[in-house]
Amino acid sequence: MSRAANKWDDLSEDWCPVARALSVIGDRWTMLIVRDCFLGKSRFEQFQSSLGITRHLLASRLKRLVENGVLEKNPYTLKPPRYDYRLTAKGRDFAPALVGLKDWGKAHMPVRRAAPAN
Amino acid sequence: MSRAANKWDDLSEDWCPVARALSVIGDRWTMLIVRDCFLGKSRFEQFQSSLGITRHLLASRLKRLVENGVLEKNPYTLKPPRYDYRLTAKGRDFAPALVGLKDWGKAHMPVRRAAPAN
DNA sequence: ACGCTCCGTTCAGAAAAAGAACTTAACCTC
DNA sequence: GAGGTTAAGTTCTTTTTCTGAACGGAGCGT
Repeated sequence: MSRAANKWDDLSEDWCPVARALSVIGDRWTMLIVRDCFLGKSRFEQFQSSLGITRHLLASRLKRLVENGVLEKNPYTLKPPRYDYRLTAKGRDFAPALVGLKDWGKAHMPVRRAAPAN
Repeated sequence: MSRAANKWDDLSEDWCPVARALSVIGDRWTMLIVRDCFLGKSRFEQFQSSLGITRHLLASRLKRLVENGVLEKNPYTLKPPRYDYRLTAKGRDFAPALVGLKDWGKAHMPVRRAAPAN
């Protein structure tokens, strides 16, 4: 209202904490990456094959999550320099939000299974 | 994994309830529309001026929320046919997830106010 | 030496979003 | 009863983002 006509990028300064949260984790794949982290995944290939996201987009999402302090990138081998991505304290604090989402999905988004085609 | 290489659209049938939830409310503006509903907004123009979203996108998001049973569209005048959008029970059940997001935003996404330029 | 795995990057083309004007339909004021 | 206003969209063109698929490089196993 003060300055309406936000675009997405201005959300990080919005008065509303929900909007600020979404400015970091509110785009298409990001929450699912974070979910995968909670499920124990930590490497590029794991996220990629689990989500089917394009490698390009995955790289940029991971970068953003690291920049925003949700994940941290650690070397797990040095010889071929390889990194894994792990939740920071900030990232782990996201658990309640994810649980809220999970509960809602469970209650209201049943898996409509395709009719068995036999 | 069973059939990796989802795109976004296959998410509604994912085994994971978080993914199924996100298939409905997981894109850029949708959660903010729902938040606005919780804040008492209900009309097209109210959402539009609050979010600065384009009218085209708002119309299609509202349509999807109605189709998915999160909002319902009711006429509030008939003479010029005008509708408002209100949360259904399913939509109201989304509150805990939104609270989770709010708490996280509040704790971890401070408003970095631009330095006063004097 | 040769292929394999992991973690990306690059590039062309497709899809989605932004921005702004236009539509419809009734009301409000003169 | 002409002209303006409000509400809820639609239509259009341009810009941005995402996809798909291939390429790179750095070590590792054999």
